[in-house]
Amino acid sequence: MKDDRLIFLIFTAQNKLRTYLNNALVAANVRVTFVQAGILFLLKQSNGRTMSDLSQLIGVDNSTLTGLVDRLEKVGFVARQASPTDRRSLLIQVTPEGIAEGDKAKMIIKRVNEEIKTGFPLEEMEIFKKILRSFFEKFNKNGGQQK
Amino acid sequence: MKDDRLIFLIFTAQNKLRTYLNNALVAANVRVTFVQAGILFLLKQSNGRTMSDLSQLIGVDNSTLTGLVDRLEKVGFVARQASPTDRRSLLIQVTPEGIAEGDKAKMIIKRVNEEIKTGFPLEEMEIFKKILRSFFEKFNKNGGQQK
DNA sequence: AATATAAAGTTAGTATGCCAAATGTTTGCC
DNA sequence: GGCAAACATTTGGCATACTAACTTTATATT
Repeated sequence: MKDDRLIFLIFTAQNKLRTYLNNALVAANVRVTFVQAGILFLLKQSNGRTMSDLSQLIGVDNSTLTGLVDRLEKVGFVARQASPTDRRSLLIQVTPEGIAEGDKAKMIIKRVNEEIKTGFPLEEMEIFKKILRSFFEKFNKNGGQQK
Repeated sequence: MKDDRLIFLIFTAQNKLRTYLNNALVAANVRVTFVQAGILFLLKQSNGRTMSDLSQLIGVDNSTLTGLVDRLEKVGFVARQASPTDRRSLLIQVTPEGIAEGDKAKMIIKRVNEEIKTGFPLEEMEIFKKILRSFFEKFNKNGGQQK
């Protein structure tokens, strides 16, 4: 238990998880990745969100979201629509196919989510989540030092 | 505490950490990223490892390592050397500059590693690590289902 | 020895991600 | 009203990552 390479552990664990999950999605004939599925969920919940809303909600840079939406749009799961109230904004609409694909993805994602928890008591998972959540305050932008 | 989106939490927490860390490295004028630094550490510890050894040790695919070593080689921190015993293999040599840069990186990485732990008792961090380590068995290749 | 199989690396293709810079639009301020 | 600042989105450049396919070399099998 002496190994102190926490960052390395987090990185490699996440790599394993991501690969496993995306392979599971492919194996289930789901045509979206985990991150793309997140966008579909958000739009199912409330259609017509802006690019900025979406990027904040899934926690990626705006420029990253551009590519994600590009790929979803190319396969017909979402569409960009001009906002009637703000000509800078785009409202992203999910299509029926997009909702269906998101539902398919959700089943796999739920299963993997459960797999993470198996073998650990609730209290331990709460600690796990608490520590991860602390990253949002600790590591919010800015490379360390002061503000 | 009802939020069950564990995967999402892991992904976004890791994103924050990675961005923060790499920004911290840039701010300290370190010319390698966190992942690249890992390679330099391994070579300082034991110079002349093969590509395959390195990719296993840092936990990435061989093809990913090719690019990592390309970039390190381009700036002169490592060099590829033909293996005298196996003509398929390359022995990666770290240069003095590479070792120096790795040392610079290590300071920053250590600091961020400590930042992760601040605010949590040892037992909680052990639980955190234990759960992350479980990913290596649970999510080792293969998209779910059986073997 | 001849062939089949396995292993080491690379390449090409795709998907996240970030940052910095650019464009167009909206808002705030005087 | 006019101009500066802020905002929304995209583009381009870079760094990880993976899979699949390919080349070269080594090992195993018959």
